[in-house]
Amino acid sequence: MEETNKAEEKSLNFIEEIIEEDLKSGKHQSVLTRFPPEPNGYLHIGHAKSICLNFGLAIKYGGSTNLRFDDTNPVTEDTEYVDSIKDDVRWLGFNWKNELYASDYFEQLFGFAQELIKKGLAYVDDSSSEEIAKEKGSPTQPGTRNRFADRSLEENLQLFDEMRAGKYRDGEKVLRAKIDMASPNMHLRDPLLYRIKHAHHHRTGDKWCIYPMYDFAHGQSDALENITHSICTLEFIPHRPLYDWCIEKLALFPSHQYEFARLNLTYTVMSKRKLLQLVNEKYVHGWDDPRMPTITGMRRRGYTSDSIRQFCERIGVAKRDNLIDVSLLEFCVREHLNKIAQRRMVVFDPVKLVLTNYPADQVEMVSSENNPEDPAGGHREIPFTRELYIERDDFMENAPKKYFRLTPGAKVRLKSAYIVECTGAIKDENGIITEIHCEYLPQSKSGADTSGLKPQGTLHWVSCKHAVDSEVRIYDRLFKVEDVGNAEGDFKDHINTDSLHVISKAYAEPALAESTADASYQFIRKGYFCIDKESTAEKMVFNRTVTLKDTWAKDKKK
RNA sequence: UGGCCUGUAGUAUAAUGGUAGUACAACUGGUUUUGGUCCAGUUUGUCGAGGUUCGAAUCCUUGCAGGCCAACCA
Repeated sequence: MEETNKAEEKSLNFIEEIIEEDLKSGKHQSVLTRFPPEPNGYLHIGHAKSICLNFGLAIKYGGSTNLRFDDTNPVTEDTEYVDSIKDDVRWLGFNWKNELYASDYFEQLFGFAQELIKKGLAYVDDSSSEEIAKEKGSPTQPGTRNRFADRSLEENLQLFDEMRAGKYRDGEKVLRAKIDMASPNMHLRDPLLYRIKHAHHHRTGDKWCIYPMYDFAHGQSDALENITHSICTLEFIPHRPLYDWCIEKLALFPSHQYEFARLNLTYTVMSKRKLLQLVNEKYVHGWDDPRMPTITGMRRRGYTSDSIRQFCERIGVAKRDNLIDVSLLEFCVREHLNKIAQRRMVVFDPVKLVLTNYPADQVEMVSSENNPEDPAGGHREIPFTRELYIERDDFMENAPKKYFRLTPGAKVRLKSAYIVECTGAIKDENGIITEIHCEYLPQSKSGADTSGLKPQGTLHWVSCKHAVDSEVRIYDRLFKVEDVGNAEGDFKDHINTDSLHVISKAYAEPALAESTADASYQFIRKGYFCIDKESTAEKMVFNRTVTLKDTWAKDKKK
């Protein structure tokens, strides 16, 4: 009865407050947002925050969201990125209303520029970029306007036409807005509107050799689409006066820009430039390397879109710089995977366990639940035999006080099978343990246990005869320092060179042979895993998504 | 040394002049056939200084700290 109240208790972020006011005041009847990536790289978890914000707002207020590619710089952009971006947004679970491109508006943008020229608000400048930079002044020093600013409207119009017609080389001329060379806001000191680039564009081909700058494309694109709330990151705050200036001078739909703080995550980088460097310089094996904070990398690593959306929900939206602890992300993925992951047993670092009182040729099928969190998840059968593999570190000859795994004289439960008691271990000439000997307690079988014993430890195991060889890839953080962005020196100095461990021969229980590409697994006591795209029928390959929370490991460190 | 933005537990984020709350992290304990999950609990906070007010995280003054801005990038 009270459920509606409960749902409404969650407080609004500052953008939701603005939207609710706008809706209430009648400024807008509905909400139209946009997600405006530049197709020059792959999307990362920081973009996911923006995607969840833009699409989430539209969903919450019954509006919609356009996907608009900000493709005004043909030199760095490519359809490869367009495709990956669309794929990532869809995978995250969002549907856009229209798929649009800033390049769709090139003709209109050109017209807008002519309009400004006619109003005496723009001029063609022949200066070099060095001269322009010099005349711009500095934040504390006003700039000076050069002699080209006084050209006649006719001359400006003609030169601008000639720029478009290809009469000039790259860099020979630019179109500039005429605003205020003394403004304390550097972006208002006659900003560049158009530059010449004789470059092939991934959509418009060779039709254009002049391209609008971000500031002359973004706001107008928003306005042409009737975007009500144009949401971007903090570094665009100083651009807002220019955004508003263009809309005002051209008398367009009054889209408004709002800025929020971008996501920063511990132990990783979030800049496309740096990520591109990691890829190009082979620190990782591509954009979808599971160590990358890219959407595609996280997806390959086994993160679910649910968990990423949940993460974006929990980090909140505000205007202060932030550095989110990656453990929150890990918490979100564990939370989801715990509910959906099928439990399996896999031994990574095997040592043989022999049950000396168990018949040599006997194969007994034991039943184990697929997911204790999901009663409907069913059970599977696992072969149990005299010779098993267990983890080497689940046995210690001289165990400390609180160690409750195997040690001579101790009893442990073999998961879903029997309680066993350790009777000794065999070593080779180097003192390495080659075999652990135990006796099993026949009356202690799982589900039919009449032993009355309650050993503290439970171990995972795999029958030697039935073990399936597989490869397991263990990932660690990509960087050694929490705040990579603010760490001293080059960011590459802080790369963790030990972020990938390949276990080429792990032993998996037979049920894993039927793994499917999109399934999530929990290898009991090991962590959450998924099938890698390089996995084959002959050699299965698993990625570790995230470890289980391990309070024992933490205790040991102390 | 110009302009703009931001300061609430370790990290984020609420409280919109009226009991500083929530999540993650950390730490205790309980349950457990995963040292997982689950449950119960503990620790930790309003950048500083003045002022307004019965009452300030919130308003005012001032100081301090951090971030952003001078690409023919977005």
